[in-house]
Amino acid sequence: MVRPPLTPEERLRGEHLGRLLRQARGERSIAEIATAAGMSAETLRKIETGRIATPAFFTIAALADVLEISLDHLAERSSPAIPS
Amino acid sequence: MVRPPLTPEERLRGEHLGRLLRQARGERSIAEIATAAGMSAETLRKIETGRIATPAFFTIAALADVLEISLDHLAERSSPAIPS
DNA sequence: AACTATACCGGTATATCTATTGGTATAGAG
DNA sequence: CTCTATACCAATAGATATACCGGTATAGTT
Repeated sequence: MVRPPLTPEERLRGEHLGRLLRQARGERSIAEIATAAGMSAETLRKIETGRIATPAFFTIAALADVLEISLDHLAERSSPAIPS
Repeated sequence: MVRPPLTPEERLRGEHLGRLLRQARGERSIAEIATAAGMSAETLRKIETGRIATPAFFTIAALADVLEISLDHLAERSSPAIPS
């Protein structure tokens, strides 16, 4: 095996992470936050909707910085497969 | 443009992150930590040597958990292009 | 010397990320 | 109604992540 496809649990985890980020964004627009974090609006939208299930560490770090939330907090609350 | 190649700064940032992780591993073997974090030893070795410059968020989160270090701490100390 | 453990490296292969484009839909402003 | 802003989605494409393999090197052991 070379690189196994993402498991359903990993996809759920990604969806959960996305929900937390969207919650933190609040009323601000996707474009505003994406620009501030140095990524395209489409990429942020995909992360928030869970369509990018395992985003890069520095991508999430940049978002957490803009949104003023803790990475440790994000990781703790995303890890369990229990979505909501 | 579709996905620009990693910049030299991004590669330096990856090398720096790798150094921090290796430092945190201390005397423990790559195989031991990789197994505990649920990844292959080859992947951990590449992350530590900076050959994987933008690893996945959950990959680093699993490592930080095993190594008992803070993700926010890691991100803060990796972000500037100034390596050491 | 032979054996073991650890780590490094290059090559290969598949899955995923990230960006762009173009289209669709909705809601509010004029 | 038209225009604008925002968000959603599918398709495309290049670059990277992750895993496995075989080989190499070094140090410590027996």
